[in-house]
Amino acid sequence: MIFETKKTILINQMKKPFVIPECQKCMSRSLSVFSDLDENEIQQITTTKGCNYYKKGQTIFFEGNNAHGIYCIHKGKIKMHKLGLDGKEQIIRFAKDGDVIGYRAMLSGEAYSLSASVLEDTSVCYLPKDTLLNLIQEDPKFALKLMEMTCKEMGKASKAITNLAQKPVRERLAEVLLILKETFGEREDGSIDVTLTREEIGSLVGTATESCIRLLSEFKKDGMIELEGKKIIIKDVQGLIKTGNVYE
Amino acid sequence: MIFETKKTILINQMKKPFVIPECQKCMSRSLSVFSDLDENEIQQITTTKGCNYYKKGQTIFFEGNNAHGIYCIHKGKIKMHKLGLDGKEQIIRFAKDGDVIGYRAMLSGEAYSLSASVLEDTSVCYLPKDTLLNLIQEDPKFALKLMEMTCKEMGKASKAITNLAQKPVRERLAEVLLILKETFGEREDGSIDVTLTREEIGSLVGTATESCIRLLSEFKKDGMIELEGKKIIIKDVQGLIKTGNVYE
DNA sequence: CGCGCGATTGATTCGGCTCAATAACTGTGG
DNA sequence: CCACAGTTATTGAGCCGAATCAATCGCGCG
Repeated sequence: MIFETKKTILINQMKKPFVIPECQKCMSRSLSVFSDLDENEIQQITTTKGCNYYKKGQTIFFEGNNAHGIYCIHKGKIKMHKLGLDGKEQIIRFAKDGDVIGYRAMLSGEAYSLSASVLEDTSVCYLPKDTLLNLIQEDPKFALKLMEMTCKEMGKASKAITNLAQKPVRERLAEVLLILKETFGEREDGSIDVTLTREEIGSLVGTATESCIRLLSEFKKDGMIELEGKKIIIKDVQGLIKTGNVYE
Repeated sequence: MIFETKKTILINQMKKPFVIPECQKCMSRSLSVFSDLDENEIQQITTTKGCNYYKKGQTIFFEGNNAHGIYCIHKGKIKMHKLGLDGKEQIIRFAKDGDVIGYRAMLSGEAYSLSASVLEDTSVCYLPKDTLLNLIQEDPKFALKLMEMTCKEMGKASKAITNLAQKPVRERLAEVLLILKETFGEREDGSIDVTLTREEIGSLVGTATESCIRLLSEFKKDGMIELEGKKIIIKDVQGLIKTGNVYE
């Protein structure tokens, strides 16, 4: 009864109906590392998981805290970021529908190395450590899938390190725009389907906000992109590939 | 008999006695992800593994090739690196006694994202894919340990990205020196127990060779390090921590 | 409608890269 | 064991990409 009350308050706060997603029917799951689980395992998750709804700007977990489970994004967009010196934010990567976050800390036994903040209202399921460990122990296929995911991330990280160390800002920005499009897709009007401040784009690229702004205008002048407020429309993929020196 | 012959040739080429290391007695194993395997599992490895001896400068595997197994360093030092544009080398990390390399590609199903080259003569065991997958499937503890290792690497990668994006070269170099000491330890004379060219140090730091050289002389002038050819002796850890802005 | 943050643009500075010239060192073959 | 060739290290000069600082503008929101 008390729980029921809390739930209602929660819903009122959000001014939105919030229905706890069911794993069985969850479309996001089919995209995720959980896609191959059997009925039984899904049931295990369903009965132990928690759910939450975060509004834009809220943080799901903070760098430095201890992990006791993992999060599966039901619907939404998240930035994974880290504090550099002077408290400057460094964005490392993003997560969206079907992605799992927080597993690195859980599996390494370390504290979170990144914070996870919500870019737009997002619903997230929470899976406690025990359930996850159990799945890994019982289902080697799942374990392998988890490893596959982690190892792919590692590959991207090596690439990012090389780019940061060797590519000039202009090239990195061009590549970041392509990656954003690849990651989030496009809206109907052709704009990249994510809303970021110039500061956030700068952080992603690893450059000052002003430099980022200047280069974006240049790209616009060169006809490679269009800008409408925070909307970015990519007009010339080939041009960006070229200025970004992207070969793969 | 044929095998015996090959082995002899191998030994002659190397002008050194090369005894295939036995996992059972391998000291490196106790440091490695294989430390908790049981007798039976060790036997499985022993009967399926191959071994090899690489001389300084040789490459164990190349970025872009397909992986069919993993490598366990018996004794030696290895740099994991990647080609940036213009063929410029980017060193991502190192591996030494007891470390396992090549698992990322194998577990992700992707090609090697890095090359592995030998910094000093190194003996390496090779474990075929099937054996590894078998271990993972049969021994969840091992799977977890493998994940733990991978996830710790991920944490380091995020840190590296943040440093590259935000710290100036001077700070990064100071930190790299501390990391080298941490990773390889010191020789009797107090020098860091690894031999790198200035170019390699520059690559690690993400800077031009000349900048690296200049800063090293500055550090020397400031009494934080001593230089003797390729030997680097750290005299003032606190000083390096400070100039490197290292807090952990 | 006004406040305040985010975006933009300009001016200036400077860290770090490139290019160039030596010097020191390493390994190799005679 | 020595001389030579090819690296690797060092140092200097000059340039340029990108950061910082400063000022203004625009807009989303209360």
